[in-house]
Amino acid sequence: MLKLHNTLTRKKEDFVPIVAGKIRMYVCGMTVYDYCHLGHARVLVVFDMVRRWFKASGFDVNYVRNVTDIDDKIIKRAQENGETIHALTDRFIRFMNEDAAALGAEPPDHEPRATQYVEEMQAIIEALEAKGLAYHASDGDVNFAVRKFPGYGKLSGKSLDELRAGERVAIDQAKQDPLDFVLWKRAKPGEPDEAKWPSKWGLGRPGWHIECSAMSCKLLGEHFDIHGGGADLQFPHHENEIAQSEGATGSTFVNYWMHNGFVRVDNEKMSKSLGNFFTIREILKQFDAEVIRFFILRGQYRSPLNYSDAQLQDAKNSLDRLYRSLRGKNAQLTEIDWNDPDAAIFKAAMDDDFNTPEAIALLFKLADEVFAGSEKADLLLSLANVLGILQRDIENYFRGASLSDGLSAEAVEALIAARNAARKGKDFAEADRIRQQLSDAKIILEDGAGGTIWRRG
RNA sequence: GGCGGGGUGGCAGAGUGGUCAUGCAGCGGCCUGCAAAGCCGUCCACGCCGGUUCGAUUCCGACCCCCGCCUCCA
Repeated sequence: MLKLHNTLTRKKEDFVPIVAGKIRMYVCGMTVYDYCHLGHARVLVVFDMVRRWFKASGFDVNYVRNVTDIDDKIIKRAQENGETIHALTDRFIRFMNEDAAALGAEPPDHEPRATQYVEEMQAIIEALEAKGLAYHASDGDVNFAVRKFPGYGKLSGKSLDELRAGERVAIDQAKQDPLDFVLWKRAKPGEPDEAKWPSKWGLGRPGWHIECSAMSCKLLGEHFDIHGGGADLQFPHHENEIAQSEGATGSTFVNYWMHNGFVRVDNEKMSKSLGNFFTIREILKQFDAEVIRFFILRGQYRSPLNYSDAQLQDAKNSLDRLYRSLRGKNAQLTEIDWNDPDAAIFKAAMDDDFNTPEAIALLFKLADEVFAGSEKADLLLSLANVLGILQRDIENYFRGASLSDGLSAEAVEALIAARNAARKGKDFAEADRIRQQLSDAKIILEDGAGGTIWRRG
C-alpha cells in the first residue's frame, strides 16, 4: 500500500484513489516570463518521479501541469522588452519544455495555459458571486470574501484571526477583509489589449488563484486525487484554490496535497525575489542534466535541498559509479517482478512517501552485485528506469559530448592511441606525459583488459 | 508574534529502541609499469539537558539553534 504525506492532514496516509486504478493529479507550473531555475527543476523532477512511480504501480495517471501566461510580471516584462505578451510567453514556454526534457521529465498529459480558460474562470467567479462568496468591489475588482468561507485556512493551518489585518498585508480600502483576494482584476490604463478580456464586470483579467481552480476543474473534474506544487504555494495560493473551488462546487476539491521542499543556496531559499537563483541552463553548462536530476532525487522530496557546485560534483561522482557498474553488461529493460527481494525493497521505499534516497541506496547495492558479476544488471537498469535515470548510452554519458570546452572525442582518442603505443614500447615517461595532458583537460583514463576507456571528470 | 518543518559522521543523506543505511571525500592494502576502475579494511554520528527503559540517535518533557510561510515566488 502506497503511503503519502498529505499536507492537509500533516500525516502520512494510505493512498486511495477516487476511481480505482486511476489517478488525477494537478501540479502548479510556472509563470513564464523568465528562465526556469533549480527550484523549478525540483518541481519538474519530483512530480515526474511521482507520476512514474504511480504508473509503475499500475495506475493510469492523468497528469496536468499548468502554465501561467498572464500576470503582472509578464505584462511588465513584455513591455520592457517591447514585445507582445504572446511572443514572450511562447518563448519561455519553449525554454521550459526544453529544460524539462533535458531533466528527463516526461511532458504532462495536459499543459493548459491560463489564457485559454478565461471563460471557465469567469463561470466560477459568477458562481461564487451568486453564492455571496465574491463581491464586486468599489475599485472595480472582484474579490473573494474570505470571511464567508468557513474552511478558510485549513490547508495552511492558519486562522483568519491570527493572520489579522495589518501586519504584512497591505490595507486595501476596497476589500471587505484585508485577506480577501482578487478573482478578477479590472483593466488599467496603459495595459495592452492582449491583457484584457470582456466580462460582466467590465474589461479585465483573471487573478492568479482562480486560474488553477478553473484549469484543474475543467481537465480533471471538481474533485480529484492529488494537487501538488512547491511548498511556498501552500499559502495563499492553494488555500485560495480550495476556497474558490469548494466555495463554488460545495464539495471536496482535492484528496491529497503534496508540496515539495525548497532548493536553498547558502541555507536560504532560492528565489527570484532574493535574486540568489541559478537557472537550469546555467547549471547545464557545467553539469549534465541527469546529474541535476540525480541530485534532486537523492534527497527526499519534502526536505530542503542545498545547492552548491560541490554538491553537484558529489552527485556526479555518485551517479558515475552507477553508470560504471553497467559498463559492458549490455543491460536490457525488463518487466520488473515486484516480488523479487531487491525489487521489493525498492518498492517499499517508494511506497513510503516516495523515499527516493532509500530506493537509490538499493540501486547501489545492486551495482555492487553487478560489479561482483551477478546477473542483476537488467534489474538495476529497470529499477533506475522507474526513477528516470541511468538510461543513456554509457560511454555517451561519460564522454559528455554536450559539455563545453575541453578536447574533442577525436583528439582524446588520438592521444590515447599515442599513449598506448608508448606503453607498448615501454616508454612510460611518454605514456604518463600524455595521460597528464589528458588529465589536465579533465579526461580520466582507465586501462582495462579490453583496452583503454576514458571519461570526463 | 502566529503557524509549519528541521537539527545525524569531513560533505550529502536515509533510518531505527539493542548487529550494517547509502553515496562522495580521506586513510591503509590488493590489483596496476604507474594510475584509473574494482575489491578488502578503516577513521568519523546522531544539537543541549533531564526523564522513561536492562538499554535511546530513535519515546516523553524542557532548552538552544536553523529554515519556511504569514507579500509575488516552485
